[in-house]
Amino acid sequence: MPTVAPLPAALPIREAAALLGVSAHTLRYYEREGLLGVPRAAGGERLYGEAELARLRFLLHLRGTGMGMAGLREYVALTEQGAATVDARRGLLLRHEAAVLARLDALQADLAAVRRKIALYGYGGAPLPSTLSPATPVVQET
Amino acid sequence: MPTVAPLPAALPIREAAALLGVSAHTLRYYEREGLLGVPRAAGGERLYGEAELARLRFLLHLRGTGMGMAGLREYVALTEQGAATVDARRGLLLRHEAAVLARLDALQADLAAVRRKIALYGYGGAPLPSTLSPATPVVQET
DNA sequence: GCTTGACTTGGAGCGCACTCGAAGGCGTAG
DNA sequence: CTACGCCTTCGAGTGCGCTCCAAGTCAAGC
Repeated sequence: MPTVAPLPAALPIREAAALLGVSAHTLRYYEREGLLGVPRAAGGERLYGEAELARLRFLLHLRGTGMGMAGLREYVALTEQGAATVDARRGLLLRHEAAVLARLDALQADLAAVRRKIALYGYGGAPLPSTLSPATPVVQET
Repeated sequence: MPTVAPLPAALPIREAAALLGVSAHTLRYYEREGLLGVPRAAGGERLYGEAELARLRFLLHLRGTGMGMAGLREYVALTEQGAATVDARRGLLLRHEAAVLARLDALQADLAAVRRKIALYGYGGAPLPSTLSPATPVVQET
């Protein structure tokens, strides 16, 4: 048996991008912004291994929850300082979680308002005669 | 009894902005974008009455759920065409609701990933000895 | 050798939703 | 009359997160 190359071989940028659901442009941009270093092949092409993919996956979760590039940079900087910053990272993520929950609440409230309007417009095309309509007089609702 | 001026007197832009939680700049911007017409006082100052405030409140709910200016303009255009467009408006809002639900799902998934990382970092500073840890070998998690 | 295609770099451009600045008008207080 | 403060308009500027372009390099196929 020859020496085995394990399954998780490194991916070129286009495949990594497809796997992660972003554009190759975006991956290069993240690297330029200092979010990670990507190993290169002989010719200089980026090679995304499991470590890079794992970091990107998590960073994309952070982006998906609305963390900005500055936040990502801060998180990454802590990570690169090693185990000593675990508490700081947990704090950072906990603060972010709180912010996300707040946004989530606001979103639910806004969504509820949209749904009320949809209900007002009626469910079947008819104006909803609504037996025992409220005491509200003729309010023009649009 | 003299003729009564009802409570909901019209508000100047600064008070309307404060009430709605946006800047006066933003209110002027929305008007320029064709989202509403605002009545003026003799000197030309905008006066926000209940009708304008109600429309803005709803438009801000739409913005809050991620609808863009183009969507708002489309919705407003339908509204101004009167009752004949109720179906179209309901359809617009239903499509938007679906988009919001999708974003909400994605957000929950991203949030879950963040929470898993927080849990990984431990709840008290200690590395969570975790009796009967899973079969995962020594994986370096950051 | 030549073409093709995917990669590299640095830097410029874009779309969105505001956000601000400049210049001027109006109304009230002193 | 002057000063103040808030209002007006028009147009330009900002910050974010990409997104794209031009020019060049490299490996593989014909």
